[in-house]
Amino acid sequence: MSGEELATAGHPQMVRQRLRLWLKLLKATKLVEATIRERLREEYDTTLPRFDVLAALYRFDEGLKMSELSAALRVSNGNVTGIVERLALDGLVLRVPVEGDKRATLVRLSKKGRDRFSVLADAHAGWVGAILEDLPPSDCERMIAILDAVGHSPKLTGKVSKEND
Amino acid sequence: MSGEELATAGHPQMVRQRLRLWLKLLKATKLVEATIRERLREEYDTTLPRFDVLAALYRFDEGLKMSELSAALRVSNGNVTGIVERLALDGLVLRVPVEGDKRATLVRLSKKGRDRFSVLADAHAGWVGAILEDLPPSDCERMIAILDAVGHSPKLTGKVSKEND
DNA sequence: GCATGAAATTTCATGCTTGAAATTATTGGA
DNA sequence: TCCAATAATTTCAAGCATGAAATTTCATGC
Repeated sequence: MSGEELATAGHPQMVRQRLRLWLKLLKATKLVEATIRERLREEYDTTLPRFDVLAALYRFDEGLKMSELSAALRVSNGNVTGIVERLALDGLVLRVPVEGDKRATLVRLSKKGRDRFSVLADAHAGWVGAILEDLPPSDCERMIAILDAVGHSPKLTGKVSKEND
Repeated sequence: MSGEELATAGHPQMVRQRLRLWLKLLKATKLVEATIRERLREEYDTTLPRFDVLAALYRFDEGLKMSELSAALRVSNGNVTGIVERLALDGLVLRVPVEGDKRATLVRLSKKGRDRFSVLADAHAGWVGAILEDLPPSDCERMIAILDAVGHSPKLTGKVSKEND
């Protein structure tokens, strides 16, 4: 397996084009992300990681275990610990013990958290809709299809990629 | 200007599609980025921010001032201070005083830094080429064009976006 | 000359992120 | 039973990232 990426070195202009695409992809994504982070901060005094946690929990009324949450967000366990800690201080999430397993904790949205998230989610959707306003639906669709293919590439960090998106 | 993003709320399915695209874009980008970070760490014991700084400096033999560097990378001044500090400890960059302005510092690659970066850049290009291996050149080209349009959207954080990419 | 405002940079507090180590609890054999 | 492996989580140190405040230097008008 080692050195396998050099196999494509025989097509230098293709590699160059893909590199160009990657750099543009990264740049565009970071630009949009920075915009969203800034608005979350300025208009709602919150952050993207907190929003992500709320979004994940919003889909599960019963709540999620810490490990399920970190798996859903694809971040480390330790990371989620801190974010949930801060959300709990704000009263947006609740940590309830799991019946019959003293190790685990279930995290779920409080009423306040649910209300808060629905406001944030609306704003977020509006921002994204506006940022991508000039993108023709056909381009949008095309890009979604291409990205699906990229996401399912087997070259990414061993196996990966369930069918959920 | 306020509430302008709600103007598109009249096309809910378009907003939904754009939101879908954004989530996929973010997911795919993060996946590729995570792969690159992991390999930089495991195979070269370095990080993406360090790589980015080296890459920026590589294009300027004369070096860049700290402020030029942070502008080029679109990150804060304070951020660059720390990264350059660590690169200097590794002997990869040099900080030289600017003739006639005791406030400013010029940062440039050392010989070691230049050699190091050319190795890293090759590996990086190989990884990206391999990850996007299955992407047909036509899709690649199409996507580059679409992303250019997105990047030039006026809705992104006030003005923005020089012609460089 | 000299004060005052602007410019270049660093420092700082806060938060996010990781991977590794530590902690506590559960489980399944010997 | 009990003990070793596993599982769920937290803690920790390091680094990255930000925006705000502080520092030093420069430039300009008076």
